[in-house]
Amino acid sequence: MPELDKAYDPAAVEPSLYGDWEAAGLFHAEPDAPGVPFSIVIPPPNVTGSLHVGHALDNTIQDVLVRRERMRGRNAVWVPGTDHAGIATQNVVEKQLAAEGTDRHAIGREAFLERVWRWKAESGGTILTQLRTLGASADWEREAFTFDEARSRAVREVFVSLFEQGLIYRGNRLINWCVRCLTALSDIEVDHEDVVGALTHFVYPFADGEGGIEVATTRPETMLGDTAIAVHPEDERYAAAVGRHVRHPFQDRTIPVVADAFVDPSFGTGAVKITPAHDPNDHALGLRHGLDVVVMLDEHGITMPVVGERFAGLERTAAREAVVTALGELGLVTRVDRHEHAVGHCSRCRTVVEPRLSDQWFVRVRPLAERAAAAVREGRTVFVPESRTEPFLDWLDGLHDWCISRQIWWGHRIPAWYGPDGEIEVSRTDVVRDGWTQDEDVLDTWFSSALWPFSVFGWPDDTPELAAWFPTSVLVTGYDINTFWVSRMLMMSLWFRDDVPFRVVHNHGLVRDEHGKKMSKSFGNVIDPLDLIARYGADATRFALLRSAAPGTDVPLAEEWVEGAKRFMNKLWNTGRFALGWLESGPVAPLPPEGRLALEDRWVLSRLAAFAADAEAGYAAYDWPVVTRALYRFAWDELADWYLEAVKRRLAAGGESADDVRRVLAVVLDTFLRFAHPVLPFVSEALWRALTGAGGGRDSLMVADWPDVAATGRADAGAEQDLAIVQDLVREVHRFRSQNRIAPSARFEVAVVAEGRVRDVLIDEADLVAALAGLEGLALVDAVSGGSGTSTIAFTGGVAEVELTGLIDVAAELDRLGKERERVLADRARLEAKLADEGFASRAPAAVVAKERDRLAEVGRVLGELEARIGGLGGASG
RNA sequence: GGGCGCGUAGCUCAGUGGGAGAGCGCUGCCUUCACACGGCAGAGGUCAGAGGUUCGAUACCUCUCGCGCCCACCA
Repeated sequence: MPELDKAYDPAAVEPSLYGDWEAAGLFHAEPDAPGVPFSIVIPPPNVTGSLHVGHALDNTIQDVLVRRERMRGRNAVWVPGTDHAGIATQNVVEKQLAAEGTDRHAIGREAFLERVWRWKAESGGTILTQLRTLGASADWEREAFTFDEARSRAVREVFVSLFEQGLIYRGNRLINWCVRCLTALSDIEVDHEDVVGALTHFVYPFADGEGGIEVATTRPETMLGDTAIAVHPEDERYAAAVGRHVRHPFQDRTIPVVADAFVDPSFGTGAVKITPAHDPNDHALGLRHGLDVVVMLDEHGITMPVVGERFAGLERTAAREAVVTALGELGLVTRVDRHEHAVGHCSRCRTVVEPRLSDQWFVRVRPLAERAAAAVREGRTVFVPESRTEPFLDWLDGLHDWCISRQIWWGHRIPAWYGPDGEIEVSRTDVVRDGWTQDEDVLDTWFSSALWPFSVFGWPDDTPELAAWFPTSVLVTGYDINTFWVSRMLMMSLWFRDDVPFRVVHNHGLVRDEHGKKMSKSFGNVIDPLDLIARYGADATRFALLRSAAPGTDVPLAEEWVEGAKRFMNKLWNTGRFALGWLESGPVAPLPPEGRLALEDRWVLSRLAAFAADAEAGYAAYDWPVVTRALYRFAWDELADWYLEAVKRRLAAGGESADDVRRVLAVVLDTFLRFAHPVLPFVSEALWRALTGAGGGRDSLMVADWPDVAATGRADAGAEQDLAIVQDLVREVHRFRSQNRIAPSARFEVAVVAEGRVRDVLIDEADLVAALAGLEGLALVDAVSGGSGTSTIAFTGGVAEVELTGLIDVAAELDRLGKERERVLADRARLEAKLADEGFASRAPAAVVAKERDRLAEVGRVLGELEARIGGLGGASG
């Protein structure tokens, strides 16, 4: 029999089990292995990253899913990998260069890339090592990287193919530009944040004659690039102005007043200054009206010479101040209002994004998005929880073209070459011709991530992996990247594989602190999962995360909760220790015949059946709180608190009854551990090996069979009802003890008055009740004596009388009985009122009415006993 | 400006058209031969508020208040 430590020590158990599984090759899958294929691809974390609680949750869920399916006999694979994370990674290395007093332009593109690759080889991907400590059963032999050779091939194939189909194009458009990262950003890489700014009103004087037009703007500096004033066509205030010109106060030019329905007459002054080069709306309006485009900010957001000597060379905010001051000096500023509005920020570096006109590459997403939306509407991919579906479809419907070029170096370089005479060639292979140069830009990181569900399986080659494991079974991810990533995978998979990338998208929430606050370094509420694993173990960390991960909600987490989960691990451990103190370690024998079993045996098997159904339902619904609650309740409340306590005396007595207990206990534990394994791989494996004598390696719980839920345990309503009688009496005796300050070690006799089933059960189970309640003995009698040295305990279905030779505090007992009487009286009043209600009696279902009548009768009987008791002790009964 | 979710014990959350629950925290007792990372018991709630449906609402409907999130090119 293996000796188990007194307390569960995760550090002593977890790493060695993980090593054993991995050495036995249990994580690895082959596409031609038996079993229905099941596959998950990891949302590839950034190579720059370290494991945070969000990853821990996301990967715990994936591990739970893949472990369960593996046990269910499916050919399950979980493909791990990392993302090259273009801008994020480039920023890391650029910071290093800055610290060395140099920059990427100084060392050049080639040397810079070498440097990033070197960094990646040395310190990238530590997150995958960290995932192992969490217990992740990923197929490490299949590790992929979004920028490795195989994935690069897929990227180029897709790019060229989309280009050939006219779905990728190059255009001069107004895009989101980060003046710090010096690159274009897609719409969703821009975060809108409310900021308090100013709405500045100023006047453009008419070029001919008196007066002018007052405009309102949040960005006065852009007036240096204004090429029109726009008003609503039906705005009478300005009807006469349309067609006239205003004079630019700082530049030697005039500006037309145009009419456009885009203008909202009710906002500001109803007249809008138009800067086609620096505002998306203005740009669109400019195209409609054929306006001049004056680019006045450079890539750094600095004003260019075109604005005139006075304002050139200023950073955006400085230019704003200078312009407002200058307008003020001319007496043109009429008002400055406080104004709260949303401003776009770079999601990578928080810099305010600048709309910028430039040559970029775009994906024409409409045709792809339509297929994605159709697939979701047809249910070919479903969201769990379902509530994420609608917002996702809405978002797809409003999708603009996707800007995919980035002006950085770390990433898939765009496979376009420019000839000396302005020719463009997009090619699957490098174009090497005199005078030709490749596009300097690289692709948005999400372009390669979009191909991940099939690129990891070797696409564009026809591989056995693709045939077996694509489409993947489930994608597990936070809802926050449905737009970035889920949508793009759907589009690309449907376009290039004519199938969805995954059958299910399981969206979990974001991990927050115990009060629902976002974790942030500045707030000091960040929880480090590696720290949790080190101190409480991987199983406890997994359990705590899953316990909070209700479908559709964010996931609150506090360290104390992980500590609580650790205590549960310890409880399980000690349940195992207890069992192993009595069991032979070896193969689990079948259950004894039902007719021979004791009440508590039948009861625990019935509870086991209910537990299995609950756990299975939770697993099937991706409802992790349901799963964890089922595990916790069964193991602690039912198995440990009641069954183990109930069978101790039988085990000690030995014989056939003890043998029955051993067999029931072995089956219960074996079954429970199987259900627990996906969530708690380490504790369950350690205990299971100890219990069954399994040798590890290929003989591990990790690859044991998932139980047949329908055949698990034995549902037995009678046993449940009968044991409830025992439990009720035991609890009441405990309560009586506690309230009367009677030591748990004090033994006394109890005489019980009861009828019918309650009486029969208590006769049969007198020893069990006595053992659990710490009684000297229990006898069934016809009536209580009501003697002065006695007290009574009311329980559901009867009354117990206790002979207490002076151990009881009469005042305390009267107090207890008085409180109980009040409770019962209130109950009776409520029931009487209800039954007296004609509406209830006539309209409620007969069964409900009968139930309430029975309850009233029972309450009346209990009240009678109580009052007799109170009178017997000399207390007032009324 | 749209859309969604939530408001149940001090905290985090389950829950159901018919007797208010769990974990943690708190209080008391217990070093009982698996576990003090434990056992037993207890205190604590107008189920946000107001209407409505119903014999009966914490639950279903409407509104109000409060909180959170997502989306959005109104200067």
